[in-house]
Amino acid sequence: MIIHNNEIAQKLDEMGDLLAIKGANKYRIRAYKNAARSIRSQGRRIDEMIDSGEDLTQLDSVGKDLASKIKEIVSTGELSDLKKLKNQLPSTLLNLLDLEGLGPKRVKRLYDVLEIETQDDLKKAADNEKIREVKGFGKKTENNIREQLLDNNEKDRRFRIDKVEELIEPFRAYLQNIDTVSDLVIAGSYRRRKETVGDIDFLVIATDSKNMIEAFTKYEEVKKVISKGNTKSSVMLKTELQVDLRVVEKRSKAPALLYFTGSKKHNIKLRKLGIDKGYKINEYGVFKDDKRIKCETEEDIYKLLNLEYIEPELRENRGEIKAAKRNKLPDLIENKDIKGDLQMHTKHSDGSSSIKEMVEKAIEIGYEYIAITDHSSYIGVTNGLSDSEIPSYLDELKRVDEEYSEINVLSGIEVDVLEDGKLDLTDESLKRMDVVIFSIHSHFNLEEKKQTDRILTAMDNKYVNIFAHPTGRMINKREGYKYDIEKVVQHAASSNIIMEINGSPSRLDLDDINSKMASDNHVSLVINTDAHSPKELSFMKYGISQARRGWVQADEVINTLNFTDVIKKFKR
DNA sequence: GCCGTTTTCGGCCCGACTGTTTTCAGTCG
Repeated sequence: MIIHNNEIAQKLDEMGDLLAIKGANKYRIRAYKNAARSIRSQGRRIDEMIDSGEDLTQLDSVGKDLASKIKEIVSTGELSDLKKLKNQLPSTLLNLLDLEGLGPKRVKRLYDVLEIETQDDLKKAADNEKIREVKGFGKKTENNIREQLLDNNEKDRRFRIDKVEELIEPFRAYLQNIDTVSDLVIAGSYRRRKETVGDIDFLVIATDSKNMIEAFTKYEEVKKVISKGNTKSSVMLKTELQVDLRVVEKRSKAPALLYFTGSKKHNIKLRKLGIDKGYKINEYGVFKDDKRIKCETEEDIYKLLNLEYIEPELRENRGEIKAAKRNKLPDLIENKDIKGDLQMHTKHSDGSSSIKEMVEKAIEIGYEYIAITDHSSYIGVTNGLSDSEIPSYLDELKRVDEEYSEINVLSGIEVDVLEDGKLDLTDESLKRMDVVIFSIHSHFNLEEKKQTDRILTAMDNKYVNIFAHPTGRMINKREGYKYDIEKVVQHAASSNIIMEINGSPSRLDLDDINSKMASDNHVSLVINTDAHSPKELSFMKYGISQARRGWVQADEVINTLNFTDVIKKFKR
């Protein structure tokens, strides 16, 4: 049975939440949550692991019991224990947990005392001032619940990394200007360079935390102060972005940075390691028998735990601690490794600028080469190139390449894959290109097997080189199309197809997990911007971040090669 | 329910803030 990792994880998550409401042992609950998380971060498909007879207990946080439950989900699509729980408790209670301030204990109490099962029930009870009468609740909690239910539409939103950068810069500048601030860092998932962030975590080293907090909450863009203590505060901005502030003294900078960068799971692992060695680690420092151990940098703390330094992008508890113990961490790719950009568009299709304008910007960045890769014509909206237009397109590219001695301009195309896996241009046209990118922009909803075959067919065209934005997902907009990506990755490895990490912040595709999976399968990668204007050539940094999160090293990425070596990669 | 260079039991990270209480449970990160 075809079932995706996310669906398995979802069931385990529900199981954990319902057990929590029921009041089960908290470590049992945590076990379900941990397993769900572990499955979500697998590059491999669990159903295929089962098909090939692999032992699921080799996965992190999955033991004998959960392995058999996962097998049950994969073979039947259901989990009988979850069904049983849902007979005892309405599953709509899970929606109540989404509200801030409502955890399992309170949800259970509302259910027991007021028979509240749904958000509608909750709304009615709040309007009738019934909630304040329940033990453990009061007027404030009731009001908070009512307000949240009123503007529920903005809930659960995560912001794209590029949007957040824009939104947060003025706030950062404002805080930086306060004179008691000696240092300010944005920690959290922002520092880990996740593709989206739920909130911003400011870590500030300041001499006067009270004043600092005061200034923080008085910032003009603040819509609501969520909490305000002596060292910690949270606010909601008018843009609906939540921002947390934590103030610590200078000697706590490294442990605080480590702690607030997360991820939570990574931290928990570190603290456990610490305990094994007799250390207590918290955001204020590292302690042995209540005595502070001097740690000035994050490196110092990792070293104390006998670990290699772990870059923020890797701190997701996906095996980085084990690797650090054995000095087996990857030597992550960096911005400076990139020597060219191999996907961009011009006025010849849906780009905003001329070839020359793109070239000049690329020279300014310092690239050794670029490829211009306008669309083929299948998708009408991109106003792309048909076979008859290819000769003049190539002529212009040639002229521009000769005009600029500072850079090599490769001729390229982003050709559409048709429904049956054939390509939108003739081999005659493709043959004339230095580099051929193929990608999918239509028929997203084919049945999984058909979609897989379609891609494999396209890969077998002997003129194609790069599979662009391979899953087609758009961040916060749509999921990728469904196909057997492992099979495609393996085929790419055996047939010298390069897979793209698309740096456009709306795509970031391959994502971190699939990048790692491709890298583990020894597929060559390329990091491109897919720029549609000169400005968008700056998207490279997002692609690099995503690659770093996927444990990718420079030597796996073809556009770190110099010009003479990179063109060899396009011969098939 | 998971996990183990203290492995088959006995642990399971740690602290801040809020609202409701009157010393703390619940929630959050």
